[in-house]
Amino acid sequence: MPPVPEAAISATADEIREAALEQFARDGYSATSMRDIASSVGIKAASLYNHFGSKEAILWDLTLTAFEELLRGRDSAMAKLPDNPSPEDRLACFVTSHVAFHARNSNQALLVNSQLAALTKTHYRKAVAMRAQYEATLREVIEEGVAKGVFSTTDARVTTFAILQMGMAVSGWFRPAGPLTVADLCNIYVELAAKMLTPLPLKCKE
Amino acid sequence: MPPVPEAAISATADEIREAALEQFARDGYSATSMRDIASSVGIKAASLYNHFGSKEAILWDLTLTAFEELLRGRDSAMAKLPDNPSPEDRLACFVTSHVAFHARNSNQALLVNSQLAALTKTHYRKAVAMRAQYEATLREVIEEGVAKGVFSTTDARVTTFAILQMGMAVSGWFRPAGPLTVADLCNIYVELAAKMLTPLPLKCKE
DNA sequence: TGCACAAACTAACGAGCGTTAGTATAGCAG
DNA sequence: CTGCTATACTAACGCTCGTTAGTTTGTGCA
Repeated sequence: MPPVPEAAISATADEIREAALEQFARDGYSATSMRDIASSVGIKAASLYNHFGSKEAILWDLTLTAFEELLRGRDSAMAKLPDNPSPEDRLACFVTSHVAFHARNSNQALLVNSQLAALTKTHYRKAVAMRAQYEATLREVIEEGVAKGVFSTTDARVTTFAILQMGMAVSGWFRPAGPLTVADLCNIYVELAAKMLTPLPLKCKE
Repeated sequence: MPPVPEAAISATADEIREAALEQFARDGYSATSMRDIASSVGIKAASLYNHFGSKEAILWDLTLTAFEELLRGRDSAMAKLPDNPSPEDRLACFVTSHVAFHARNSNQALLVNSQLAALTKTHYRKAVAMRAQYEATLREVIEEGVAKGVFSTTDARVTTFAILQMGMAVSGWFRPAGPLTVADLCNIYVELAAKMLTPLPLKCKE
């Protein structure tokens, strides 16, 4: 009996990851069987266990990678900001990285946003903690802007959710072959987010 | 053998609907078994077939009802507007009914927004058509406002998605026992949507 | 009182599930 | 050439799934 690998690294393991990610994102974890995944890779279900210890281990591997890439994208984008960036710049930076991730990695985004409930309790808690840490970044940006008087909002928490969620939804409908580039898309969402936080009064004329 | 009912109307059928709606929304259609639903109601799985022809028939019954209530909510809200309402009023009216539905009927909202893929092809197409009709309402409001010059947007389609989606997300986190009433929540989202569509320039001072 | 019918039950079906055991095979290190 | 390791296979396990058949039970009407 081969030992159960903790984190499989091989060409086959990567094919399994790719096939499982697509099917978990499209059909859901519990509607996808080990036999489905195996046949996408061209092997039998039992052979999956040479690479992953269980079905949930595949989901957790994919979930962890997705969160790492999401957080890394945020970090590398925010690191490029100048010293003492304005809240407006920090907001634009976060929203751009947020929307770009959800546009470019739609399967990872769908996984992270709708399949966490299938994880074991331990893994689920870790995933929720990573998500909370990610969401807190935007909330801090918004609260800093409010404190400095450049943003205005009736409810910072709700506005945070609203901006996060409108970006997440991109993973559900955006297609690279469509009329918009990822850069176009990011600019649209940056503008929408900025307007949501603009201080009143909004109109100058009349 | 009892006849297979097309649309079951009885106290037990309603208990089945309630239990199935909750579990489909929370755990997903394919992670919920007929035995799970039956035991919530206090009967055996086989007895469910006295009320519904199949598992998918339960899902379709719930989906249809949810869409009907969503569309009815929109219609009755829009009907209360005065003659020749302004685009701002129509926007506020739609967003209020949208957010109120997703706050008050979170299970129905979750069902409609994430379990359509489990329907048969025929039912799925009907559901998507109802959703498209619903979404078109907001898009028309936005486009009318843009045409009249009271709204401004870089991309009406994306802005429509953004407003719809930030409201849908309410079903995932809002709890009536929390700090906000449904009316508070609606007002916050109406303000956010209005700001998203406000014509530039946004700032008066400086 | 007896009949009818709705709605519950038990039992079981064939299929598919995640998973394990045991085996075959190919490539590489000694 | 030999043996080890990685990775595939076949076969099967115990279990759960949606669903059906046939039976029992209780209620309300003739």
